[in-house]
Amino acid sequence: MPAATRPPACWLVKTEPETYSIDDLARDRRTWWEGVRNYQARNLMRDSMRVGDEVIVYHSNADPPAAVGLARVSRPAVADATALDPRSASFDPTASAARPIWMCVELEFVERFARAVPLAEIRATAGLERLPLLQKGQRLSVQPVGGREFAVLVRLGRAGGKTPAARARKVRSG
DNA sequence: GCCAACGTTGGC
DNA sequence: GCCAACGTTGGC
Repeated sequence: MPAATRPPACWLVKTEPETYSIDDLARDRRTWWEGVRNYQARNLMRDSMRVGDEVIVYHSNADPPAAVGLARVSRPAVADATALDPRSASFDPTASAARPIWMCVELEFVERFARAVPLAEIRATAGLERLPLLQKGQRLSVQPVGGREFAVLVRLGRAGGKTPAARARKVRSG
């Protein structure tokens, strides 16, 4: 199916919370997802992400690393202005206005999960085995996520701080 | 701080 | 096109 006409797809984006966190996104409401400097991730944003696609936000290099919320693609990819800005940490001297090289979509805040879902728990959850995030050597900062995996992960995040074991205890105790 | 894994660069 | 060197990512 052509990407332009397909139903919304699901994605996961990584961000270091010290650089830009889910709270920053909640405050800004919308942001250009700038600073991605990997061709594969750029191609996904440019060629495959569509307005309306749902995006899990993941905190990498965090303690603990965790899935923390949801965003949605709100504008299609444009040239990443930070590549042309010498003051930006993401400045790329090989980029130019005529050949910007790097691109980014705009993401809008949807929700902060009721609780962060730590990587260890993601790894231990049945049904998430195929999540690209868990594959060995996977470093892409923009990753496709299957609809089934997306649903499982969102459910964990909305579980309000209760682990499955805690919920089971609560059920047993009435 | 360590290190595995991967991506990029550049000489040849 | 090969591949070694280097840089980056990111969990631990």
